[in-house]
Amino acid sequence: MEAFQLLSRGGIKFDKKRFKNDVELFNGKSKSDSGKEQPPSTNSELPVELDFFKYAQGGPSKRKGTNLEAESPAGKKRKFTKEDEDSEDEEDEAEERKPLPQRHRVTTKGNNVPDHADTFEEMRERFQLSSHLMTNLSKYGYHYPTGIQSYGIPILLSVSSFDPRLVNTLTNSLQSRDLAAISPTGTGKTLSYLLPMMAALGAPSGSSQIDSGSGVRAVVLAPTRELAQQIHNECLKLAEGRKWKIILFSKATANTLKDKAARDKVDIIISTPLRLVASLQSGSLELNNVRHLILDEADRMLDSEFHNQVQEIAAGCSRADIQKAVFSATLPANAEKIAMDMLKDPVRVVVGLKDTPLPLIAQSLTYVADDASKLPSLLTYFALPYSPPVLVFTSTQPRASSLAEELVMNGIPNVDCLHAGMTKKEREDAISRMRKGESWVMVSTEVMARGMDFKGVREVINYDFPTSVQSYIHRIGRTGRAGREGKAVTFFTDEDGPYLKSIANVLLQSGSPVPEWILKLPKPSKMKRKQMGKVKRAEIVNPARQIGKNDAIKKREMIEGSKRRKAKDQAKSEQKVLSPEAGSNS
DNA sequence: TCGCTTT
Repeated sequence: MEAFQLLSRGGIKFDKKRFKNDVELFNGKSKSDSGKEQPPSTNSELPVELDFFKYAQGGPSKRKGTNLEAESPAGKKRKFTKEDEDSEDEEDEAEERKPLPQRHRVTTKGNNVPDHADTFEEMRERFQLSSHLMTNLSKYGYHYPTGIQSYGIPILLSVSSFDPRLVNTLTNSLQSRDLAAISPTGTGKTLSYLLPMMAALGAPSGSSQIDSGSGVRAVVLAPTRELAQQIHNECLKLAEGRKWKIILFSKATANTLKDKAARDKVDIIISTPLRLVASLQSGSLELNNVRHLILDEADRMLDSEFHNQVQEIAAGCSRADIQKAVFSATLPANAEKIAMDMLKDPVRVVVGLKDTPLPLIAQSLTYVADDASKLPSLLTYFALPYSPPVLVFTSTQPRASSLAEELVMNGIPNVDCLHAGMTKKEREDAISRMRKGESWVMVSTEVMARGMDFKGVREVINYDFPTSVQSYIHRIGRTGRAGREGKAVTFFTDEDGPYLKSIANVLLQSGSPVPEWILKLPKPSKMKRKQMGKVKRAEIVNPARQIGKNDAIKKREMIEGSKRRKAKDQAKSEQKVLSPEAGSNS
């Protein structure tokens, strides 16, 4: 009952309120953008995310009470061009007009980097964007480009002319620029590749205005079904009003393309890699007409499990003038090397500091001793006021299922679960409830960590400690999107010692406080980490409550119970994790 | 590291 009262503040009303907040933030930012001097209070409250609007030439014209005056576009451009060229080590006059101490700098690297564009209108003029695309942009609220959009879209719509070998004489066109784009979570990367892709394709296949060749013309790859579906939805928005054929690739849609004539009408395929590889190998899909290949969540797509599949797809794209682009919020050095080797004469764009989350996500670390203490801690958390929907991450599928069950049994309302062990339909239903705001607590695995954009998510809880800095950044990046504020809580136990310091450094870098003692922790030796990795976590079961469970749960509990005991024994045999003798090699 | 994702 109490929980219900707490939660009744959330739900449907919530979205409206949030949206209003967003509009206010948006206006606030626009004012500060065009004004020369800002009251400090306004500045400090401005989410850095909105700082992207520095690229906009004016304020939002439709919104009342907004200051429309702006600096001359030329003046702005000069300053930022200068910053582009000398990005790594200098701050000059551009710094002076920065309203925030920590702003998102954009750094670019590459040959003949195309100029960025401050507005969508400027992009329209430079690249003849169709009025159809412009209409859909404004219809869906894309009024001002974010940093990655300002830079990425012009790059993807530009041609490489410095190297004559890249000129494709057959198609009488120049090679479009390849791009590696790194921009924080929730900063509009999807539009950064979809818009230029559709602009470059020009019109749906078969249209008399263009030479569409025969076969699919663009492919977007994403690591999960859910993300592919979300990208598909975005793409449909941009396509609205014309007869684009945009396919979210699945077994079912693949079957509808058995006939080559049907395939020839396809403009864009959005898919997970393995699904596409399956069709390639069965000969029911050709990629020889693909002109644009996009890897979203590129570092994930290039890690060991996906790499071969992606390479096979890339190899199947046989057009010499294919444009490739990779996007991610994180790109560790090894993944970047692989990415750069795939790309031809690439431009590299980095927005903000690489591998640093948005400062508008308030992050904290919560010590919870051991695994058994986690559930009580989480229940305590939910006994206090919170802002649904909350996203809770666990390390394994069984833990996600069992934690969700425990929360339900403990009376937490509207708990949902999502992991890749569930059926396609179960997953789709869970996403649908989440989108409708019916889920207040969503327990999930790493499958939800990347790319998913639930605008209402204000709180993320890492119930199980993330096993990499990248995982941490992506998980907490489910909140704090598009300029909203967010909160991220990370539970850690003694077992998590080996990774604690690296995550703590991420908090520190992005402006969240960290207890001094954590920062003083020595960096554990490799051997120690190896040992820690062997500790298996059991399913989450509350031994105090045994009544009212169905047989399936009981059965699984018996199985998992023995696993749990084993894990416990093993854990006992481990040395104390945080002991200083672990040795420092930092 | 591992488990996570992909049919």
